[in-house]
Amino acid sequence: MRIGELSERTGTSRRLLRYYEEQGLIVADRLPNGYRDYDERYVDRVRQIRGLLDAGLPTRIIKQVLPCLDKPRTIYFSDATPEILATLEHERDGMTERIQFLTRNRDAIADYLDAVRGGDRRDVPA
Amino acid sequence: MRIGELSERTGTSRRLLRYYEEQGLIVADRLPNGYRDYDERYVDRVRQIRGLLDAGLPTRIIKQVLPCLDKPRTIYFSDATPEILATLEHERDGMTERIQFLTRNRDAIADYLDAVRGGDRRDVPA
DNA sequence: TCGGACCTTCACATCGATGTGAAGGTCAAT
DNA sequence: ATTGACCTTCACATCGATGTGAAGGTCCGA
Repeated sequence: MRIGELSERTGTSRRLLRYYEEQGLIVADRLPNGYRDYDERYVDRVRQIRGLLDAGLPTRIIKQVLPCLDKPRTIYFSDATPEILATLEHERDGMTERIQFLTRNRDAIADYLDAVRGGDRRDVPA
Repeated sequence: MRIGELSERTGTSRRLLRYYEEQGLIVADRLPNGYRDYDERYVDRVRQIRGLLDAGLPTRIIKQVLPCLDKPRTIYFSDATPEILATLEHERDGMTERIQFLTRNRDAIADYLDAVRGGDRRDVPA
């Protein structure tokens, strides 16, 4: 598939796809005419990138981390250097903190909404 | 307290504190000499701002949202317009999504680490 | 053969969150 | 009175993630 299709299927602008490539997050094959050529797996891969980006990881970290998470569900033990592992642990802990933090803030907002009005909750008992 | 102390106590540069003020997130009193003067409550307030910022909310949303969450634990029903409430609901849901998303990614990383080595977990059964 | 819809690279622009530095005022201690 | 540590405003710089547009190649269908 060419860049336009990947763009549509991932909701990511062509510009950004090229940018991710420039940052080393993805590597595209080239058709004889120079066009980028992506296979099916890139759809998931790009979504994962967007996800990690949205999670607050900068591209340079994603670049390190991605090769480890990329393989669909087969885990290759081989290719993680101690540095990568350390980075991953650090990120894991950082993400855990972020999750807790986000949760606290979300709950604060939710509590406020619940207090100020019935607040759309489907799970209120009575 | 003046800006330097607030800066130290919140781990936020003076520059940023002024920036938040410029964005309307905080309003500082002024001492007779023109220096900004903050009271105790600003420590928490700034931390909350950092938190929401870190949670991915842009300052313009925080500005809307903050007055509602600000009051320590007394909730004033009066001052939330329907728009603000809608914004809050939207943010609450967005944050919930982000939490789930982050959690999935964090778990993916954690699983990988657990698989590749014992991975520092204190809670592994055996 | 032409037009339009793709694609390429390159480069400059924007936007929000920050850093940094200049030029200057205030104040407390020496 | 001077020094040093604060503070002020203003403005330009940076950084990562993006948008946008120019200048041009490719390919397909009327």
